[in-house]
Amino acid sequence: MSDIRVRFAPSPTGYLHVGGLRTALYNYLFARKHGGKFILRIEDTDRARYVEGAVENLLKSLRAVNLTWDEGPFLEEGEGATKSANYPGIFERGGCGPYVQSARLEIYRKYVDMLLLEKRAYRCFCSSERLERMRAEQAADKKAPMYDRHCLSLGVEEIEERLKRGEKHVVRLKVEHGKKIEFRDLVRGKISFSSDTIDDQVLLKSDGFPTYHLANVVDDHLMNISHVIRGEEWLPSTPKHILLYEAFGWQLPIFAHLPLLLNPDRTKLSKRQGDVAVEDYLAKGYFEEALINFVALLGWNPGQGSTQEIFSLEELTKVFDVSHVHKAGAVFDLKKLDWINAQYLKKISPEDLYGKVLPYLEKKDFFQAAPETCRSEEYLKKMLAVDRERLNKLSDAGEALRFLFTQVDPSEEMLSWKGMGAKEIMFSLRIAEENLAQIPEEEFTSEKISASLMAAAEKNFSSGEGKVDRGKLLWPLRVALTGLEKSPSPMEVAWVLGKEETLRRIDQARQKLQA
RNA sequence: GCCGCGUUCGUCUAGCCCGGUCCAGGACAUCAGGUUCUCAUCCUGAAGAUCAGGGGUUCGAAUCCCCUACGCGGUACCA
Repeated sequence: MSDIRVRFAPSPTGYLHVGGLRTALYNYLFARKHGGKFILRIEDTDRARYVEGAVENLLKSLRAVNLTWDEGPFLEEGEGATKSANYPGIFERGGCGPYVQSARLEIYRKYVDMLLLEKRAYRCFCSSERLERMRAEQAADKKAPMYDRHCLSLGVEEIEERLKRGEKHVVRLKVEHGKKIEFRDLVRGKISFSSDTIDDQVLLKSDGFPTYHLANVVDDHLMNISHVIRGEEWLPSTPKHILLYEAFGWQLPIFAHLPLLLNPDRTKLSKRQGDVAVEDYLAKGYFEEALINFVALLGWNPGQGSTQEIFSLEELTKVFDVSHVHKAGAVFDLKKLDWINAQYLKKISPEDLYGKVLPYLEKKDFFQAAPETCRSEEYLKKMLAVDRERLNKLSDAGEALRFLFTQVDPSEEMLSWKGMGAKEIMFSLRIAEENLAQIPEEEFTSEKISASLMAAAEKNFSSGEGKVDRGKLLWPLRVALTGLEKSPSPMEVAWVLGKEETLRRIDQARQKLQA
């Protein structure tokens, strides 16, 4: 194998799909692992499906997840860049451009002419109505829909005549029947098709644009692509592509068809059943590393008994091997993504976490309405120290800890631990208050608070035989501070709130009980 | 319909190429117990797959061969 060159070739129909992300990732890993090049190409040959801004969006998403490419369209100018022909604000770099198919129309035309000249392809003037009728008849006869080669027998004069009149037409590949097409797929092994089942594929559409099949083969050849790593939905088209390579007399690339990403009902992953856009996941506060990590494990595993679940991009690059890619589709299970994301959440530094979480917090009502002191960096970092192990994703930040930003007003019933009456609760809160009040403000840490409360519990709530009912002290205190039945420990909460606010909340609860 | 690909715990998977060490291992999820009250985290444990079904080959099959079923993908002047 000479130079390894792979490519990710999305269509600009909106956003980067998570399935596309995985295809891009595997291509990227393959290239990096083998010291090859990763090329990005935009397949915008379907003008009807083009979405404004989609190219830019695609590049942004790829960049957001740190999959860097060596050649193709880029968002910034950089060295040796040229302006992309059809997309303002997009630049291209690399020796095999343009990397946008809509800018390569003359190239495809040239190669189609070659095929026409060698009679490996022919012009077809059939109307879509006729084709439809033909297919309906074939369906009625329970035959596979196939072009009947009506235009293959057209005479040279007639073709000239109709061309002169400017009649709309397409160019079709003349598929030689009776052949067996075999190839080795890196994921699936030996695969074979009979050429009898392959239709005379349209190569050039009547609007002058190439179809995927033509553009793909021509570009992969011209861009010296060594390995075509793409989704399984392309498997049935591969023999058509091979026929094209043969018609041109070009060397075949090596193919690897990746299994599909699935909905929980095992159909092809679709928008209907949840988010499929990479940008949506990032917007929800999943780390790009976590998304990559998750998606890498869908359909691939390092094997060899490895039980590692968390991989950085660098680690993936080291251990990735296409031969370990699975053959069957994989269900996209959000639960596991949540778990992986939580692992990353645990590892991130408090500084970074604060920086990442702030934009999400600032959008929340309870945060906006909170007093100035509750929005200080110091306060929020304390809050996050407590919150981080409760989070699955960044957008969850603060949700379970709203009481840190708002006032609380717990009822007597809530304050009661195991049937404690108002008097007992009052007593418990007074003990807590007295003990906490003795801790100097600058020593008001979880550890100090904890030590103080433990000692107080032992002194006041021992119930014979050295047993201590800590709940009698901790439960009322915690509820007084949080207003919740489920929350972090009172020690942590008190630390975040600070001495002053902690004592205030205890006092407030006591006053309410008194009334 | 036709063509192709696939099928190991609910989910992601290891093992399969090079049959025995697999009465099938790990992770997520679930459930139970433990840790300074509740929650979360963490730790421990449990449950969970007759390896889609059937037939072969073999002393022996998740692993090799054949058939069937089911699922998915493709069957466009979409990619």
